[in-house]
Amino acid sequence: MAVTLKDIAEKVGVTESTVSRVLNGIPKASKETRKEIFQVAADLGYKPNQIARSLVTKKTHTIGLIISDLANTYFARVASGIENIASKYDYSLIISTTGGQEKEELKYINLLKEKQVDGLLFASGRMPFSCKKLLRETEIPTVVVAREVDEDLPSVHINNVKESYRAVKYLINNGHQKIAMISGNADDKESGLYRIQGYKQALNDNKLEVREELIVEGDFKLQSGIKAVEEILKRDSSITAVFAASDEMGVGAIKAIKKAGLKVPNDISVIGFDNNIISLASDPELATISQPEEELGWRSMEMLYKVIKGEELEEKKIYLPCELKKRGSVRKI
Amino acid sequence: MAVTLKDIAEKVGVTESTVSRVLNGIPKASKETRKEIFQVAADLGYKPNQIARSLVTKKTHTIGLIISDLANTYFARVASGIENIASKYDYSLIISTTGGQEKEELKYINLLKEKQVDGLLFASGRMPFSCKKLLRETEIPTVVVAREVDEDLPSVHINNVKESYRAVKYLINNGHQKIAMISGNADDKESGLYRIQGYKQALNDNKLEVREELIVEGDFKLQSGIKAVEEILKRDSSITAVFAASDEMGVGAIKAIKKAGLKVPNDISVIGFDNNIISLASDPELATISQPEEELGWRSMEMLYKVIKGEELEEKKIYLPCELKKRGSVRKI
DNA sequence: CATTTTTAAACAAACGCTTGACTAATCACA
DNA sequence: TGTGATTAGTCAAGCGTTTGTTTAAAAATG
Repeated sequence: MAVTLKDIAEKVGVTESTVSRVLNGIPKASKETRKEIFQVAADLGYKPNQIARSLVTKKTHTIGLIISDLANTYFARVASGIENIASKYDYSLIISTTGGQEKEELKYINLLKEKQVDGLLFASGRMPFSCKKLLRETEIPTVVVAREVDEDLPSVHINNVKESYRAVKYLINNGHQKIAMISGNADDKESGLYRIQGYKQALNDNKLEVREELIVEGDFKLQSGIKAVEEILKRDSSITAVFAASDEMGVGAIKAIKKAGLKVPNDISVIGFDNNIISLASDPELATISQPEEELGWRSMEMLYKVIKGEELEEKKIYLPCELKKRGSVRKI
Repeated sequence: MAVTLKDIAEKVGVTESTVSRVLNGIPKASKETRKEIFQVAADLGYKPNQIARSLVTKKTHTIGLIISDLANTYFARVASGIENIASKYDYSLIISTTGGQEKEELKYINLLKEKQVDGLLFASGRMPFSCKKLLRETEIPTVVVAREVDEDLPSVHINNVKESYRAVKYLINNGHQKIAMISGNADDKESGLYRIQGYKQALNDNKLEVREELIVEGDFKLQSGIKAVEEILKRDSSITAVFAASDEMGVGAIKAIKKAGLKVPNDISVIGFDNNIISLASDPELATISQPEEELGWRSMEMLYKVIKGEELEEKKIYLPCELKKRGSVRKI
């Protein structure tokens, strides 16, 4: 049996409340009893039962993270950033993965509520109406990570339209005019739709024609990048640049271009998105937009902490800047 | 205020115990009251307080994962595998990262004990004596992941000596005799020392000389692979193959070899370890030993589940097989 | 119809801790 | 020396559940 306050109390000859207060550093005891209590607690190897404590304090010092997929480096790094700050503030992290499925998201919001988490970080899926509604009902302090959300929920993310625009602008500045895009699924607003929007805007603003047939959809994975480029080259082999909505697809693009007997960047330039380590492994190294995943994580946790503590947020929606990484896969023409 | 059993009980006009039993599916109530209880519970949006429940049942349906680093793809994938199975069994996962630091490990074992987790998965560091001792004292069901451990703790891992041997043997079978190694730090027994051992054994068994100056230590990261190869080539530029203890270092090796004006695999063959996605991004693609990270994760969770349920384990130490991935970075000479 | 069995529910204690209210003894000070 | 503060505690309730025991009523049995 685990040792409890009662055990200590009996051994020292005081009541549980006294022991509790002493152990919590409330100065309502004589030097001697304090000393003895600490002594006995140590001897017995007392470890407070946080469950019991939580029941009365109504704080669990635990926050829930609802996230798409841990095996995905992007999310893993976000999670890592979150965990670091959570631990700094003495919060534990319960991680639940959803695969971006609405059903799972709802399930975990409920579960985490039942587990009485002090706060929730939401980094999954498209946040459908059902989730927002449930979140509102459950009244758990929540911060949304890496997702824009119309609600008044606080959030921290990057501006995908703008950053995507920047990547394409960089290609244009290097003299490229026929630029294809490997997109993600547009159902995913953030990394799908918004990046397409940025691409289109950049072309428009520079009087370049947007040709829908040069936008091929992938699934963010390497293989789909290969497939996409094969398709693009079939449609128009005179393109001089490709913008991929993820580094994996960008690397796939490079591989496919080479396989087609063309050279990167001599014949076709490629730029990716994320700054995944994979971008440095390819040959040539893939130019890309570097996302601050870990910062995304820790900023959201810092934010959540403030919300939990009832502090006022100076900004409710934080946009973190990305960085353009110029690398060998892009050349001036 | 959250709605409790009491609220439902009052509204229906029965006692809390009746409501509790009904909601838990214990058939001790009339059809009508049951129906009414369910109805009222739904109307009020009742969600059981798992903290209160845990206090009495002494089960939290939560398991703790102590892991080195979530930002590291290897561990992230292990964690992902764990989470999938945990969720299948309705267990939540509290994840704590340690950076492999003994102090952090001890801190989290204690913390998780206080949080009354039902079980512990340990995938961090070298598991020093202090940890083993604490684990024994706390008496939480524990499974060790990806670490060999002398104790009688159950564990699931790969056989690093054997798999490393296999990689080197593959090079030897391809006619290579002068094989350098980029190792990890030997303090890390599993992926450091053991892989060096496998390398040496393979050489010995094939009557090849082990030359210590051809073993250069890296830190598993890409950059260190580059550095290591530069050093190796300085020491002996007539080597024909390199075995890297990680894919990142392997890719770094390929980059450095190319930079030195040599060709992979024409001049030097390279093989890595892990089958990280990065191995497919490099040119040529990196041959490697594929580790079953996700399986490592889910097997350990399956194992822990059995321990928690008090079932007998048919094997206490599980070794998972790896797979040799033959790719363009190795050629026959 | 009396007695036993079954059913439907109430009662009460317990899980381990925190915390507000109360008490008795000691101390300080005018 | 009497009054008020302070100190060092105790007492008891409560957090939201579960669960063993008891009770009252209904149903079944002989």
